[in-house]
Amino acid sequence: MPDHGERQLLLLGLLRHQEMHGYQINEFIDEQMAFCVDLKRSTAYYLLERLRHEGYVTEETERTGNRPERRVYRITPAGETHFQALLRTNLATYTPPTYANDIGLIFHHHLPPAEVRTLLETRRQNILAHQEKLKSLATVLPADHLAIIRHHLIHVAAELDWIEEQLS
Amino acid sequence: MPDHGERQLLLLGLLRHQEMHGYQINEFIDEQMAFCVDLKRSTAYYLLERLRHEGYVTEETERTGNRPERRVYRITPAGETHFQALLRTNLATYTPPTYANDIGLIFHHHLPPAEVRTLLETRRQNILAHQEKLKSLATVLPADHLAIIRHHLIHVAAELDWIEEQLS
DNA sequence: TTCGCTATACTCAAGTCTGACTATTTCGGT
DNA sequence: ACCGAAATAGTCAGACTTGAGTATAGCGAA
Repeated sequence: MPDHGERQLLLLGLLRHQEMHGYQINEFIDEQMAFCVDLKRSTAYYLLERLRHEGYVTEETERTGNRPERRVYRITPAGETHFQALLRTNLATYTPPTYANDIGLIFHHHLPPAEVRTLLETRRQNILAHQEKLKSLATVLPADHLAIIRHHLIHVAAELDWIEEQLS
Repeated sequence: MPDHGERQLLLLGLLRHQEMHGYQINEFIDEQMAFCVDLKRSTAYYLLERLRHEGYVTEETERTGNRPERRVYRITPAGETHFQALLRTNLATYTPPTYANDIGLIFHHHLPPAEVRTLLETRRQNILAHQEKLKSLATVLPADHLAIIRHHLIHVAAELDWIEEQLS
C-alpha cells in the first residue's frame, strides 16, 4: 500500500494526545481503529521509525521493572506542524476507494447466470454479516467514532442496494 | 498492498479473451479499468512474471518489424482453472474497503470548527468533481462496465449524503 | 514449584509495489 | 531530410508491508 499519509496522521494524532510506547499504540489501534484503518503491528513500528527519521517524533527507551525495554514515542514541534498539515489535507481531500470485488463482475459472463446469482447471494449474506458487526461496534466504541461508523453503515447500505439491483 | 487475488483475476480474464503482450495489457488497463482497479504498469509486469512462475500463463518473446522484443502472454489450462476459482471467490466475497479520509474526522476537534467546515466543503467539491468524471466515463466505456460505474455512482451518492449530514 | 499459557515488546527476512529511467521506432511538420 | 514529440516495451533500485519468529515476565492451577 503506497503512502497517502493517513497512517502517519493517525500515529501523530495518538501521540499528540499523550506519549506512548509502540506496543500501547498497536493495542489501541487493534482495539479501536482496526475497523477503519489497515495498519499491522510491524508496519506501525516501521512508520514510527520513519517519523523519527523525519524528526516528527522522538524515541526514548525506558524500562519498567524487569520487563523488556520499550521505546516511548513523543511528538515534536515539527511533528505538531506536520500533523496539522496532514489533517487539513485529509479533511479537504476525497480519495475514492477501490472496490476489490468489482473485477469479478466484469467477468461474470464466464459463468452460468444461475451460479453467478448464487454466488452474489452469498456475497449479500457476507455484507449483511458485516453490517451487523458494524452495528455492534457502535455500542462498544467511544462516541468519537460514531460519525465514522455511520459513514461505514451508509456505504454498506449502498452496497446492499446495488447488489439487490444486480440480483433483480 | 497485499494480494487478494483480484488483480490476477483481471490479468487472467484479459488473457482468457485473447493473448496479449505486456504493453497492450497495460494500455487496456489504463484506458478502461483504471477507474476501478489500482494496478501500475510495473506491477502488472511483476504479476505476469508471477503468474508465469505459477504456471498460469506462458510467455513467448516475439518481434514485429524492427520494434523491440515483446513478450506475448497466453493463459494455460491451469490458468483457466485458477481463473474460475478466483472468479467464484471474488463474486461470493465482500471485502470492505478502507476509507482513507476517515482518519481526519477522528481528529477534527484539533482544528477550529469553522475551518473544519470549510475543509469539508472543499472535500464535498472534490466528491462532486469525481461524480462528474464517473458520469462522463459511462458515455465513453463499453457497456460491460455500466454495472460497475453504477456501483461507484451509488457509493459516491452515499458519500455525498454522509458529508452533507456532517456539514449540517 | 513448576508447567504452561497469556501478555509484553519488538525484529527481520521475504514478499510486494512503483517512480524514475532506458532505449528504440514512428510520425507529423517544416 | 531533419528535428522533436509521442508511442513502444520494458527494467530496476529502493521503498513499503507483513507473517513468522524471538525473548522475557507474570500468573494461575496442579
